[in-house]
Amino acid sequence: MGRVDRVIQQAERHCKSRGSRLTTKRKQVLMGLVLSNKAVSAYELMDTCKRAFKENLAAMSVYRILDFLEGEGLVHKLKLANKYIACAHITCDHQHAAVQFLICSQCSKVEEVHMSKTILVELDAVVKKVGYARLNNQLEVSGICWDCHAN
Amino acid sequence: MGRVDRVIQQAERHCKSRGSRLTTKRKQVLMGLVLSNKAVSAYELMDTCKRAFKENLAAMSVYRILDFLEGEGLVHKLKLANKYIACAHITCDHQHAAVQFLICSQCSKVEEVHMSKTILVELDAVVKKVGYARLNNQLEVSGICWDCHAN
DNA sequence: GCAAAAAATGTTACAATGTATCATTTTTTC
DNA sequence: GAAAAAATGATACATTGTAACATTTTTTGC
Repeated sequence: MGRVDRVIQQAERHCKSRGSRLTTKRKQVLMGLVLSNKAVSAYELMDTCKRAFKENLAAMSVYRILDFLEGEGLVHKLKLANKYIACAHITCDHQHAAVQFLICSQCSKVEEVHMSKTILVELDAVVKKVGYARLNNQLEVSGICWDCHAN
Repeated sequence: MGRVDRVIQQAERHCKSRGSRLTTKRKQVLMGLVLSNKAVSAYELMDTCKRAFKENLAAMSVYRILDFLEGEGLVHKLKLANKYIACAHITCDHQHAAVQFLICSQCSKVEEVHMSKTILVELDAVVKKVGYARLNNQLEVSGICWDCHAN
């Protein structure tokens, strides 16, 4: 079974266990994201679905479906790039309460990394000191990947 | 001398010493930002300049001027929020090679903080480990400020 | 001082991202 | 199988940002 199929299968299990529905179109959007293998915009995703599944989704629908998938924890929205990416940990049951992303500002390739507790604890201490609270435990770091850096 | 005037005076010195020109309109845009006292969008800034200085700047001009001011280090672009903010350290001569922002995702209030070297060194180590390099040394952290949190 | 060059700004048109609103279809529930 | 709920369609529009070319203003070299 290929990578994409495994993701979809696991996503289906995930939704079932949460009492939500992974409809055909939601499945297609998720597959489109997995196939892309990098962060893509909602409109790029629209095109992918059109090409790959002959599915003409309106922008509105794509955004709604992305919201749903994000709510399920299957997709992450990268606000630094205004793009979306499939969660890298759908197939490993392992729940992650915190996510950190490195985003290549040139090619939109994304690494979903795990930072040490130390960093995050220190970070949250700074945040708290100035009277803020970090939301949704998502940290986005902009950078440039090795491939783009070489060119 | 008020806060705004001191910022403008220092910005003028800064540009002079770098051989660049802080024209009237650039000054107005910077003043608009300082007056706002939070992150604002380019279009909000357009309106501010219209109200405060009867200056009808086109969006294009505002973006160009913001680019200029960012190049001078007088303004920061917050990509997490698609907004702009005046550098908090214009009046203190102190150059800062690295900046970190806490952005309230609700009210766009921004704190420009200084994180410990430890955090940043560890962060860059993680970044390097997965083959990325951090750009422009700007870290943006999304959160919620105390005022918004209380409501 | 003045023409040529450079810098700044104006103008128009448009691209990209995202949402509000109401209509319709599909699915579930009782 | 009808009523309720969930999902999707469709239209129109708001927001953020840029490309391309024209005009104005400022500087530079003589």
